[in-house]
Formats: sequence, C-alpha cells, structure tokens
Amino acid sequence: MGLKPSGEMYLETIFVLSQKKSSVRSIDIAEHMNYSKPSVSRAVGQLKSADYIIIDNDGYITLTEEGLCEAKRIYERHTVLTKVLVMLGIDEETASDDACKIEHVISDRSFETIRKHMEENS
Amino acid sequence: MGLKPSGEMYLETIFVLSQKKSSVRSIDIAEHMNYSKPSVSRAVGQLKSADYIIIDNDGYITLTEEGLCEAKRIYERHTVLTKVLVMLGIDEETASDDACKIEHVISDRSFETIRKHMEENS
DNA sequence: AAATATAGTTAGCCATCGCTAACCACAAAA
DNA sequence: TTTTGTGGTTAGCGATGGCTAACTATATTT
Repeated sequence: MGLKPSGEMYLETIFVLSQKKSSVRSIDIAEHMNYSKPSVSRAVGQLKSADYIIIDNDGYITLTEEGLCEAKRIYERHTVLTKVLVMLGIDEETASDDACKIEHVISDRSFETIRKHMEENS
Repeated sequence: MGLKPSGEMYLETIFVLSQKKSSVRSIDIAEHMNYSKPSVSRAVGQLKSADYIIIDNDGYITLTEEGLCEAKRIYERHTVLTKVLVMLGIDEETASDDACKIEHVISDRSFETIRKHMEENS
C-alpha cells in the first residue's frame, strides 16, 4: 500500500527536522508533533517496513531516496499552498494549518495547476 | 460532539438529493454515495440522534433547521471551491472531487477569504 | 398462496491512528 | 551501588467510518 495521510505527515516532519538538527530520533518527532512516544514508535516502524526511512542501531532516522522524494513532495505542497493562502490575505498560522490539511487530499492535477499560477503571479 | 467529515458528507448528499427528488430515503443516499446500506443506516441513525434529520414512519428523511443549515454550509463550500479550481483551469470532475475533500478541512477564515476573492473576480 | 424484490437493521469485521499503562535497556547522578 | 532520567517498545483501548453476512418486514409478482 501507498502512503497514508499520517505517514505523509511523519515523513514531512522528519524532513523538516533533518534540516534543523543534525540528527533525528523518534523522540524529536514526538516532541515536534506533540504525539506520544508509542504513536511515533508505531508510525516510524511502519515507515521503516515500507522502506521510507532507515533507523540505525542508535535510533537515528534517515530518509531513504524514496522517503526523501515523498517528503519533499508533501513539503512543497505545504509551502506552496501556504503561500497561496497568505497571498489571499490569510494570516500565516491559519494558512499553514490549512495547508497542512489540504496537502494530503488535493490531487496532483489541481496542485500542479495551482503551483503554476503561483509561479506566474509572483 | 459536532459533525464529523462523514456526517457533513451525508448531510450534503441529503440536501442535494432533496433538490432533485421529492423524497429521500436511506437507499437513495446509499446509491448516490455508492455506500452499503448498513453504512448509511448507521450514519443516518447518528444524524437523527444528533437532531440533524428527521425520519418519518415510512423512512423518508428530512433535514431539520440545524441540519439544513449545516448542509448548506458544506454545499456552499463545495460549489465555491469547485468554481475556484475550475477558474484556475482544472477540469470539472477533478475540481469537484478535490473540493469535496477540501470542504471538510478548510477553516472558516480561509474559506471566507477565498469566497470574497471569488465574488470580486467574477 | 408462495416466491421474489425492496428497504432497513443488527452483529460483527477491519483499517487508520490517536492514546495510556507498563515495561525494558542503558546512561548519568547521587 | 542504587537511583533517576532518557529513549523506545509492547499491549491494549477507543473513535471513526467503511464493509459483508444475515436477518426482518413489507410489497409486489407469479
């Protein structure tokens, strides 16, 4: 099976944390997402089984090529959708929150169209 | 508890069917949404318990004032969001499908802003 | 009257995805 | 050395929201 919304959120979080911190562990994800350790433990296990991430013996998490690709895909959706909403006059926080929900449900076709419009009108 | 995404979809469907047919039963909802009868039966029972709909002795379903209000709210989101996407160049079907997902997750604030923009640029 | 079709319900399965309680392993501090 | 703190896992709960199987109760045919 493919990625579910929750899996996408975890990958995106790992990606974002990787850019801020030199290393990412489950506990970092839990704190950032404000989820319990067991919730993260299970999700991370699933992402590992599906080869989206690698976990070394010390618990440090790295995105695989596939995982990085998906993470970037979702992250781009997040940033572009947030920008669109902000451009329409919505405050940053609301825009980011809404983008976070929309990014998981919008079709490729609609997103690409929106992205192109953004590029033209910026 | 308030309405969940699935409850919103059922109310919207009842509203749409009410405008096409003189009466709406569970079976009509099931056919329109392509869901099984038991799925609809349970959902309809919950909407009834929450006073969003009334079911008469023959199984005919009517929206209460509250139910109609919510149904219209979601339906407006659907139509406006669809229009926006179509305006951007997305085909009707994709636009409607995406609107259907976005309508349940977008904040009031973002939607109102988008709605105003639509009114101005039409 | 007997068979069939239609509408709905009940019981219960399953996936997703949060949670707590309780545990293990290990490292650092008292 | 015993205690405490940190990171992670296991087991299992609960809500949401689909599903099938199997049943009921009416209608409508045959």
